[in-house]
Amino acid sequence: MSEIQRPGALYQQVAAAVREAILTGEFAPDSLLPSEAQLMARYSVSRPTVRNAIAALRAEGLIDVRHGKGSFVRSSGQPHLTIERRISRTADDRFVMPNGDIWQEVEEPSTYRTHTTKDTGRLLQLDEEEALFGCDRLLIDSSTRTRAMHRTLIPFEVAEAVPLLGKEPCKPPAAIYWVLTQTGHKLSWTETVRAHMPLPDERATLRLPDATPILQVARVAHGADGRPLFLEELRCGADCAELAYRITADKQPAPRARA
Amino acid sequence: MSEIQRPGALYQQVAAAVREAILTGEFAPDSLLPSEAQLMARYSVSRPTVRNAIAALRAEGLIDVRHGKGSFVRSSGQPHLTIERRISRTADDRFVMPNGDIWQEVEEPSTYRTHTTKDTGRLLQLDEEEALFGCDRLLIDSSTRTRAMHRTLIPFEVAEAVPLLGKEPCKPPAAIYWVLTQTGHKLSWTETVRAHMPLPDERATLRLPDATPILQVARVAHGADGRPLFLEELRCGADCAELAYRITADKQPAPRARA
DNA sequence: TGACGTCACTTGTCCTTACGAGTTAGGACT
DNA sequence: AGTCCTAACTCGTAAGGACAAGTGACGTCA
Repeated sequence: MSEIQRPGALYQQVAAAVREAILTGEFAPDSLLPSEAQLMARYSVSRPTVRNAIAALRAEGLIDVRHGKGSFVRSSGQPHLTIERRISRTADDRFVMPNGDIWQEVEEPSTYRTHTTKDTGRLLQLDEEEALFGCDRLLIDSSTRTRAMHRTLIPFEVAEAVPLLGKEPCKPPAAIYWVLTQTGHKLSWTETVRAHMPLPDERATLRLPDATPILQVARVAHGADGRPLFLEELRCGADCAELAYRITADKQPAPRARA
Repeated sequence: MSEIQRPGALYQQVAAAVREAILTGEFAPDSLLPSEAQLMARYSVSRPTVRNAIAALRAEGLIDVRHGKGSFVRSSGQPHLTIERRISRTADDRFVMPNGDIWQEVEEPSTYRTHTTKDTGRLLQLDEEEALFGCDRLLIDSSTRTRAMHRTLIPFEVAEAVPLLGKEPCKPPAAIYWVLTQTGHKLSWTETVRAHMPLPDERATLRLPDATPILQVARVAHGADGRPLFLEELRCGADCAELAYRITADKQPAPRARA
């Protein structure tokens, strides 16, 4: 570590120096970084500059800062929880996922009525402002304490067409799958995976650290005719969970020539 | 908008006010937010406080700030690009993904030798420090200009066992699949999806805006005996890409009672 | 008319100062 | 010895000032 001066801003130089020290292992994971005062002295800069550099490293998810204690190198271990998404097999999953099934509800599910947004409308192939039943659950994985938000959205139209559903459409997803298959639907589904930064309320309920994206998977169940029947959405912190898809080959077509 | 005072810090109050204005649509997407000076006057706070509030909104991905111009509400549209991951069918994908196949290389692939890390070792079921061939490509989707980083990792052991591979193991993935199936392997694979914040170099090569996570999918191809043969990894910005898995039901087992 | 330069606006960087608030260890008092 | 309190560290918040650097519009000059 020395007074490198290549890149642009001062705080970026400080950030770059500390970042490199972290990535090369000079500062081990979980270890305590120099305090702001020490960094000020080390690089002969003011406190705002140091704090600016530290803010950059926080935004990159490299460090965690604890009030009154100091900055710590984040132990960027792999996610503790692998959520297995079952393919080519339907709903004997107990709750949300097949995953040996560790999810537990930590609160009463909250049910409500809402409308399609641009987002959910696209997935459900509906126009905007179509009426939906909604049901939100807060889940927790009992072994890793990982939290997840689960949401079910059912169009009014579908709920009305399926008597067992209409009265109480906010059953657990497995029950919805069951009702639908019992009423003669042959289901297939599509899963769409996305990631985004959490809003403050999502950060709070999922207990996410700084600079932690949300991994979001939306499962849309389709009937035999291809029409979407309902939407099931799971959101959890990308720091502690990953999704796994197991895919079996059936046929082996010849590839096109070059590639 | 008024001088609300509920939550904790001043800058958080300002951030909360602006955030709410954005989420309720008071500030439309792509519209220009009040300047720092205007916010200072509006809430009677100093410039550092305003900048702190703005920094919070940037970290949430709600706004984009352009030097000399101002802050703009980010148009949080859905991703432009849906990357379809094919299931239960093997490698006639032209390049990386089946997706109609728009990826083009924008640079020469760079090949190198490396070793397993804790991460890749876990996926390839190898110890740490096992020798690997590596090949990195920078891809671009010709219609949406979406960029993606692609990496192939092949254990020395595998490359040596497959003559066609040994000489030049850094072929395009489709070619690797082809070679492996030609030499009698019956492949299946596992895809693991994760998200994380980019490091500065990743941000630069993918041209990512602020507060944009990277969506990362690792595909591990297994032989008939279940042993991992090689690893293919794709990383792209979560702002403009999503992953889609299409899943067809085959049997409909009865669910367990309650759920 | 066209090109250029200036100016007023924006955000970016950097400094100084001050105090509040969480944490921890050690010393003083009981 | 045990308890409590203080002091010294940590980071968090807030204010002030100053100048640099992008941007765009307007006005001047050729």
